[in-house]
Amino acid sequence: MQKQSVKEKIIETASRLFYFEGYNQTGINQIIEEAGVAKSSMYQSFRSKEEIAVEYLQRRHTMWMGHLSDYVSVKKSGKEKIIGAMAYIKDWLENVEYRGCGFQNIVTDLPKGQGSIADQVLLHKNELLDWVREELKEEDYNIEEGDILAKEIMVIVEGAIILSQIQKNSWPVISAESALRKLLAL
Amino acid sequence: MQKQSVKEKIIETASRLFYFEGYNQTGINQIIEEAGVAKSSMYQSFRSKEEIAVEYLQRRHTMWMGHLSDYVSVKKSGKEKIIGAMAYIKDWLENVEYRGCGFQNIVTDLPKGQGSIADQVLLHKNELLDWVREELKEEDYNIEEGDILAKEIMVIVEGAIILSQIQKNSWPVISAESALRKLLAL
Amino acid sequence: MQKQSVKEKIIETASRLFYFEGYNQTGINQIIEEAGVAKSSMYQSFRSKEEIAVEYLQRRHTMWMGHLSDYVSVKKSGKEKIIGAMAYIKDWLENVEYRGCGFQNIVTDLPKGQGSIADQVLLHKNELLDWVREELKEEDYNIEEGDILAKEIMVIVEGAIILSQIQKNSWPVISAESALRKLLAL
Amino acid sequence: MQKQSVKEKIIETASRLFYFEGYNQTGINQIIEEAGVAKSSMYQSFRSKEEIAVEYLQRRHTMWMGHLSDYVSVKKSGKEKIIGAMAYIKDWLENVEYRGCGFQNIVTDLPKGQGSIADQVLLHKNELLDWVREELKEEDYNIEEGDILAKEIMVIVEGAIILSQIQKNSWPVISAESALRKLLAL
DNA sequence: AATGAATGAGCGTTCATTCAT
DNA sequence: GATGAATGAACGCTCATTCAT
Repeated sequence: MQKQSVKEKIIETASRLFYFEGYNQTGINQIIEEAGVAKSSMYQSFRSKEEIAVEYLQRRHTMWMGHLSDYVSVKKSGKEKIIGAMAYIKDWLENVEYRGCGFQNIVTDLPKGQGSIADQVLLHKNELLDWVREELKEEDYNIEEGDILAKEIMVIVEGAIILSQIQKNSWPVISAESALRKLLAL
Repeated sequence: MQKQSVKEKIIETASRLFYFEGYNQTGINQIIEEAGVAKSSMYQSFRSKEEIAVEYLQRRHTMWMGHLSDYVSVKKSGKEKIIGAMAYIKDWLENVEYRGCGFQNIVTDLPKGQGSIADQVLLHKNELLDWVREELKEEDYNIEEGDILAKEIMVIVEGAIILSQIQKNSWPVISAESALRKLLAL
Repeated sequence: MQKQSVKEKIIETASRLFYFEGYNQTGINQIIEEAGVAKSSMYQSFRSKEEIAVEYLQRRHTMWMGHLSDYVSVKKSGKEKIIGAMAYIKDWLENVEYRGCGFQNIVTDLPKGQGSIADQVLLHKNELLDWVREELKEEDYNIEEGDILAKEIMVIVEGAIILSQIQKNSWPVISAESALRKLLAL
Repeated sequence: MQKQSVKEKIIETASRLFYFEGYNQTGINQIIEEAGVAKSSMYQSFRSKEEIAVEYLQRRHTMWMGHLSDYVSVKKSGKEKIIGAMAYIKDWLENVEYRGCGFQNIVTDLPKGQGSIADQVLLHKNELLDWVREELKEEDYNIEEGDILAKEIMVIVEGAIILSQIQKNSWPVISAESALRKLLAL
């Protein structure tokens, strides 16, 4: 393995800590210590903790969407891919001990003036909504119907994740899938 | 107006701050300052910040369930009450500028070892689930069907709230309602 | 000696350091260490470093004006008191190894947004100007003449102090006195 | 316009910042950023921040003395040139919003061990004193009288600048001029 | 002549909590 | 039941400087 740059070490460490410990629970000192980097080196790569968080979310977005896409790539139809997304979410949440959605988690208790983080969260959710919309385009819905349905699906997906986190259990994902089947007439 | 006890002053101030500013964003000092109470007096009524949060959530639960119940009391059927709940949520979220759910918000970025807060959140969501279940009992579902449906509804409700918060817009509640109408065959 | 309060310990230590080392050269850590006080204890007495500086200047003003007043109390006339002030300044500056005027020194390189310090400096200089004016009232000047003369004297006093500091020598105070004698026709 | 050398860019940027923001308020990072120069390039031209300050003061001295000389060049006699210097100072201070004397300002709150800066300040003031002495040589004073008078004038000049800075007003320069007229019997 | 990457030490401030009375 | 005084630890961030290339 190549020697990692400071930036890489920071973002990897911070990503793990932000996700698993929480943004507010993770201090700069902890990040640099675990990354094995001097504080000033860190501030040469990132202007603020907020900026680290933004990059963390950007990477998480790319990674998460990629994994989702891969996971459902074997599915044939749009509807099946959407249902398949629930299986992906179930697998994922069980693997991370129901730590929930990194985007939801960071946005709910944000220090004042860190709007760029909220922006990043919104971006992610909108791109996920777009993904759902795209999958539905393959099906027999007109544009308006597809849009309405996509939003309903997004609500269910988000609810499944946050409720699993609270319940520390996968049943909300199961329920989400059964609800989706009804909406998609599967 | 009666002279408020220290405890009362603390819990009211903390409740407002925890909800609108966030649990991690609210310091003990801010609470006692805005409540006009000495720090040691506060620690006589509450052993820790965590304990304040627990009481905040207990009260919020009682209040919120009460308001919901009142709001839908004019509705005749269980199904209509559930649909009415979405109107309640929409009103509420618009009034608080999409600050979201106090229970979701506190649980997503919790300091380690504050499990009693997570417990309280779970309690609230389970009682809400029970409420949905109760309303469905009035309808023509068998027990198993009702239980499955109630969980699906809960997922949708939770998703509507968190997604409205992220979007800073009510459309997820609208989408939730339309999804619910499909599930409830309304 | 009585046990000193935290506030007293802080203000005494800070006063010494601010004056002899400089405001920017003195860190909070140095203050608390030399005062033997916990950092948080300090921040219970003072909201900021700026606030400590303001109190330092207030006390310095009172002390300095008092010492001046005492020093020249043996002098009979206003003119003689003004001349006597120069002797006072000379003594003082030699005792502090030409560290100069605490008010001048702090105002020349002030962090942005610490206007209350600049205000305090202005206050001090205005009160010193008033003192000069009062002394001149005893003499045969009309109000306008007295006012003009008082300002001229202030300029000379300030110049004597800053130039002594730069020169690390008392000659500017001597020169100031000789200039004053000319202006006062002594 | 010629492409500026790193050294030139640094010294120009630093000069502006040191004077208008203050020496302690100006960080190395701010200098290199505003100068558009790499940090290591800067440290190739200057061994330390102190060294930049010394060069800043040297240039400021040359420039300031030159401007003064130009300003009063129309005056016929030494006495008139000295009086004219006050007009120069008044113009200058009003143009820089009473930022005061770069030499005074830097010397009053100097990090320990930066003696070369204090030396430079002393040099400047001594050369200014020499200038006054030279102007007085044209007049009917014997050497001793001229020396005494020159020092008195210096005190007044310095006092006018520092007091204008504190007052954020030109009256001390006006007062200085009227005092000078008395001393010079004008 | 110029650079990008890295550093240790320190900045001023706030955290939730405890103690003596 | 209530308080004022005090605390150790951590916060996010900036300082002037150096090193390898």
